[in-house]
Amino acid sequence: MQSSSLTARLGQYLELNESERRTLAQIERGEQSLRAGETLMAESRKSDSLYIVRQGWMHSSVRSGRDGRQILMFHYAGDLIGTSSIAWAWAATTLTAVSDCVVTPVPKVSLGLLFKAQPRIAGLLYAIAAAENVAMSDRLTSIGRMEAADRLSRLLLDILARLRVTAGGIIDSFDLPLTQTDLGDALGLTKVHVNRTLQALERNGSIGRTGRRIRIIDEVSLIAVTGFIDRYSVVATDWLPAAS
Amino acid sequence: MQSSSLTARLGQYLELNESERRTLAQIERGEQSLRAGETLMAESRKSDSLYIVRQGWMHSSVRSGRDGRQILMFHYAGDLIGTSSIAWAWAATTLTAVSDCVVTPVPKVSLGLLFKAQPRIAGLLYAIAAAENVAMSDRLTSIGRMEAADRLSRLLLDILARLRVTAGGIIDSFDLPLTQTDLGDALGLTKVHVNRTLQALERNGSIGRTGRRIRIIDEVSLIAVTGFIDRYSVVATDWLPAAS
DNA sequence: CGCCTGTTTGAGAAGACTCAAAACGGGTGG
DNA sequence: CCACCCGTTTTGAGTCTTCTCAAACAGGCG
Repeated sequence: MQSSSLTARLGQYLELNESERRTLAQIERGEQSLRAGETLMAESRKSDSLYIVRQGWMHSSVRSGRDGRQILMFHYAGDLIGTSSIAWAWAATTLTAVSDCVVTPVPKVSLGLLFKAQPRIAGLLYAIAAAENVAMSDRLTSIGRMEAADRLSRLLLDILARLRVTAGGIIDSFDLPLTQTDLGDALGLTKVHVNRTLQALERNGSIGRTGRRIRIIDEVSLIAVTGFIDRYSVVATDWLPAAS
Repeated sequence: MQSSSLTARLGQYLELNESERRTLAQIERGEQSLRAGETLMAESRKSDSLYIVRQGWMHSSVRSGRDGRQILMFHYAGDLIGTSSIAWAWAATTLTAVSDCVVTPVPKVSLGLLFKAQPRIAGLLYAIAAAENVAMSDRLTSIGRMEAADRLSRLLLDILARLRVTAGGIIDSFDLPLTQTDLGDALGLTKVHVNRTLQALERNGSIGRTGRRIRIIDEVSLIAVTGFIDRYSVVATDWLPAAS
């Protein structure tokens, strides 16, 4: 992680030229460490920075009512996060570290300069934002239209797909640093029901559990049943303007 | 609607200069009419255009399973839609006209050129996309964490807020061109339950119904109860680069 | 006038929730 | 090394919201 992790991420989709790399390197300077559970940005607090995740695993959430919480999205190394605060002077979501993390702050103004200096990257960021948007629609659809077992399977498949991008290989199991309460908050379920649903998935042989380690046993059928689509591995870049 | 409706929309947030207006005018040429119910773009079909809504009311949706459908978002005059197809060569959502509509196609490549020529507008589009994303998180939160009556009230408040932007004044009632099935598909409920919930809201004096016309009677308390926040009226523009 | 779509009503079933308590596990201090 | 503690997972029992299935009703249109 010596070099820019945003560069690495964008480089997956596009061959970056020297000028683009230089601009990105300028932006991604300085870093900040977070322990698991710490919050980086709080809903409705003033905010003039975004962040790039360099290491670790985070999530964004909002609270609902006095007690409730909805987890909106999980973020991994290379993600540009806090974008919910772009459109306003305050943050619309809370950013929390799931595991220990390292992030780089990016002042909104720097983003503005990036848009001016590197239109091709601006377009790519726009495309990635669109892809994340679609990933969130997927979540919306599963919460709105699927029962608990399918919602949960889909989320596990989503996490697996996203970890594979970073892991760089085909893995079929991973450590899940989330509590069942977290899972419930992401899926619109209570922790009790998450627990029973996990057991059901285990009983019917879809997944295996050992401690916090999850193994996806029957990935093919889970994908078929839940209609999961990986939104991260490919992003279209053909429409982007030429690099400057 | 002689002039560009995207220009009008963006102009709400930003004072556009001559060069920006000219670029936008170039993009927004040609138009296409749709009758209520017609689909403009179909999920998983190839797509190389976005669209600007000039008149009417549309929605984007995805199907889930054999029968189900989730409505993700409603779109009104001035919105740039079909952005779910930016990140891939095919569309991720279906666009359907709710009422009779007029739209202008915008080839993705034109968007690329726009990003290059007018970085300030590119930034603004990015900010608007972020705002829409947050609006969708709001929906996600209500479906995941609220009961039927609150979900429905929140959606009605959302529609009201959005129509006010176009109506330009304070209105408290509107014609709802959606069937109860549509409402259910947007809220993750069945049409039967939508019906009973509407009646409940009417009975307790929150809303009034006459035909397809909805009147929001007790807006203040509905906002308080549901925690609704208007995400459309303000968008931060201070971080944008200078216009070119 | 009949037809089709959308709304309304009824009754029973199912999924998910609440409340409450017990079991587990990893970490800390005695 | 053991006892204790706290957060998390698991189990149980009863309740509530929402769904399903089915049929009746209403309204606009050819």
